[in-house]
Amino acid sequence: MTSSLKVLRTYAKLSDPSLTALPPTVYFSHTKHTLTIFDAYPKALFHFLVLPRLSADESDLTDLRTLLRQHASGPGAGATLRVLADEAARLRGVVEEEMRARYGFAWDVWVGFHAVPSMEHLHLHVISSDLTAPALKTKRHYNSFSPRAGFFVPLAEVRTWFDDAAAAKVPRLAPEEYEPRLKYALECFRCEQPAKNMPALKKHLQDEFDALRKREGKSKKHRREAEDESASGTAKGKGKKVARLS
DNA sequence: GTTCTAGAAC
DNA sequence: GTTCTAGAAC
Repeated sequence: MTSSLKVLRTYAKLSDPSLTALPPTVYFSHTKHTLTIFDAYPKALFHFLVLPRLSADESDLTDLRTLLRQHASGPGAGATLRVLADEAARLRGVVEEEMRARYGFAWDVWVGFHAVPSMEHLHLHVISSDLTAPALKTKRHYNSFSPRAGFFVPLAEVRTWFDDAAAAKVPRLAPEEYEPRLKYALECFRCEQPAKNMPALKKHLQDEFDALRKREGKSKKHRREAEDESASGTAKGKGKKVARLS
């Protein structure tokens, strides 16, 4: 049996990653160099993983540290990071479109890596900033995505490490430095309010998102109606389903 | 990564 | 008595 911790690598090695090879609960899309899947345990309303595909002649790509090592010895890693960034940017646009179609407004979408991932094979998280999904259950889950904890490394930051003459800035990504961040005290990433436990934090996050939705949904709806008055006849896109309902 | 569950916290 | 966390097992 394939270990669940290594399943991403088996996906990355598929010569034809599509609905013929992967179930619809896993597969979202692919390009020549990337594969995008639904996170099996989404921690937000929208949560995808973008993987670099591995061709037979390519070397291993376990995680971000592997990529940084490759970067130190040649140009290949920069190309990998670029195709991931391109695909993530495209996916973010698709997600935002779906947010508007379903919720009437678009909220932040975070794109980045876990400093110390649990699953083997490099994977870029593309996750909406609500953090309100049922699979977000533990302090570790929360801190691994909270922008305040510093365990989640934004793609934009990684790309600065790949700039010329940035070698001195590249971190070691040592587990002993990052894993303690997963144990940080619970506090809301928006307002810093402390939470006494996970159920309390989850309730707060849901309240925060509901309030945002009420504010943004209303103002965007009014703006859209105003636009419709001046430019009528715009087709209403139905929007491809991009996240499973649970 | 998740599941299970013992014992801490309430 | 019930809720919640966190470490072992997978």
